[in-house]
Amino acid sequence: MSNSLLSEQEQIRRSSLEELRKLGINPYPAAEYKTNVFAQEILDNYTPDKNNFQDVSLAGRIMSRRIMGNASFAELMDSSGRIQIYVRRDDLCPGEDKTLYNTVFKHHLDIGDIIGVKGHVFKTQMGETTVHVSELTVLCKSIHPLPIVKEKDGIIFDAVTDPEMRYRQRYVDLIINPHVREVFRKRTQIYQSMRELFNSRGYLEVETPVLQPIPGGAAARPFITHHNTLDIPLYLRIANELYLKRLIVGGYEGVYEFSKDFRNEGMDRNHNPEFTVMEIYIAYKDYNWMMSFTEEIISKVAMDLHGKTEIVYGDKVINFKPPYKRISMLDSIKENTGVDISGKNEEELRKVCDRFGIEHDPTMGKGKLINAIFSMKCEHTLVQPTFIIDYPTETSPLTKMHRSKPGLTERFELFINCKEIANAYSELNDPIDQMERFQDQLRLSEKGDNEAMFIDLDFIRALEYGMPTTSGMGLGMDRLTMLMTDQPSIQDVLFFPQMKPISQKLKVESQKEEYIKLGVPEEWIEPLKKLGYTTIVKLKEVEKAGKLANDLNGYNKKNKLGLSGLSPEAVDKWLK
RNA sequence: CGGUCUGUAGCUCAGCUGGCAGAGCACGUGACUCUUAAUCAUGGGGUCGAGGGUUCGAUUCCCUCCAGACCGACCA
Repeated sequence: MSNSLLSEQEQIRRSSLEELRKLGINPYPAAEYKTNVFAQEILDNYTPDKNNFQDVSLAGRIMSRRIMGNASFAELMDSSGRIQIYVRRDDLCPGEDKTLYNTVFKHHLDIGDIIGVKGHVFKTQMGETTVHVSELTVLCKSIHPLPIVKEKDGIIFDAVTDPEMRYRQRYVDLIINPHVREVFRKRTQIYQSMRELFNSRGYLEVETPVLQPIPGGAAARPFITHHNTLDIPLYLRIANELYLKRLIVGGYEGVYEFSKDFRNEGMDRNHNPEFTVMEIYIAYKDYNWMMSFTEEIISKVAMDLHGKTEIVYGDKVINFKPPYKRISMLDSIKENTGVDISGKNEEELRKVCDRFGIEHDPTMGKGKLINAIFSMKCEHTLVQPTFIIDYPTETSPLTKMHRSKPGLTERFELFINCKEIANAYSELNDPIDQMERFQDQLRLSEKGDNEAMFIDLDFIRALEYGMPTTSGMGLGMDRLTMLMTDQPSIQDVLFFPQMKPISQKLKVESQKEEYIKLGVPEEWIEPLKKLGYTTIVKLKEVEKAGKLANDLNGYNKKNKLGLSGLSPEAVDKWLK
């Protein structure tokens, strides 16, 4: 294959690769490389007085090089951080043969290559902790040049911030932006912190189906797929609620799952088609208990991550120290609008919407109308953690009726930074009531609400056997991670956020011989390819030989190739 | 889906009223055995997002498309 489509730097790296092989160095060796230390360990613990770290072995990626003739400095980055290494010709090559330094290190290694080094640690005259290298092993040759990011006194130069590169080539983002690696480390730490708490209480981490015949447990549009053997449609789960409750029926005291859910809806900085929710269900509890438990979870996560409950998010300071404000949805609306909507019917609610300029349509029932008023008038005020409690029945079909407030349910949502972070209920365990709620949903669906829930008869049967009083809670892990790591977009807390696929251009090229067969003089093949005619098929598509001849002659002139001019007739012959 | 902005070398970005395509880093060659955004000398590298139009001539002006960012609408 010709290299004409590769950039100059890529071609140089590929030729370095070949040169390494010619020198008997495998650029992609199979053997384990034994290391005994990480960069950060050395930086944290090396003290010249103790004379420690005198026989170290570490491996990582070359991130910069400063060659000064027969001695060089470079920066090696491993999973823990970066450390400077010092490579001196006569230490690396004590004998007559200086190839490893003069040829391999200086000429055939590049920024981005992965190497292993052995040596001892010392401090340079400038005071920088450095590994003095006595042995160097090539572990992986990088043939794609890395973006160059430099840093001096904490100031970053030429940082790559282009989201296109950062999200589509996350591996590059992770290499050159250490703070991005840190965000994802924290993401995992949040999960660990929550697992620790749940496991210490004896709750069981479980896995439930991702492929579901009935997409239940939430109101959302699902992704649909097809199972060939059963010849039935299957849905990617929009929630795992109904399965976890079946497990409570089965006799577990508490179950939880970190669940990848899928919703076929819009994408923006708070929404990705696949996202993670932690759902937890605990028997014999109610939503009041769950509010306290949620406070405990969130404040523990903050403490484990930051050592304090107060964190900075963008230009806001958010305090996760319990207790959080608890206010009913209707009171919150009253507080923000001055209007008491309790007891109002559908028609009256529409008038309230009109009065505040809130859009509504005929498919919206009472619940959705109240929801619309709430999100337009209240959500933006909920910066500090706040429990909004007691939601209308229509939009909460899986929630127990309120023990004392008619028309409402025992449900809360936790809002932080004006966004919903968690959603929880005293779970509806009355099978007959549940069946009626599902039928109400069916009616909504017939009215045109394409988010109304499906009926799951097996779930009803499970409830008929009896589910104890239970409280359940779902917590958006992506949004929680955004908050805890101060990231503005969901794409910044997902390794591989959903992106529009890029149409891949197949880099197939025709061989020289094929061009020669058509009568193309050898010296004109390269110019042809440069002009985009990389295959015979593309060349054959040309209709005007004259234009092609012109283009080629122009290319010849522009690049001062010194080739003799082509006539349209000669070019025409190639095309036939 | 609507509005505003962006796309130029491997990377970060200049490029005026249309007239030979620019810088820094990176890369090649040479010098340099404690440098650190190493330095010095020197050289190469471009389908100016894609396609069409206007023009003697388009990176520049116009149209269409593609991709992205921000702000709205919908949703967790």
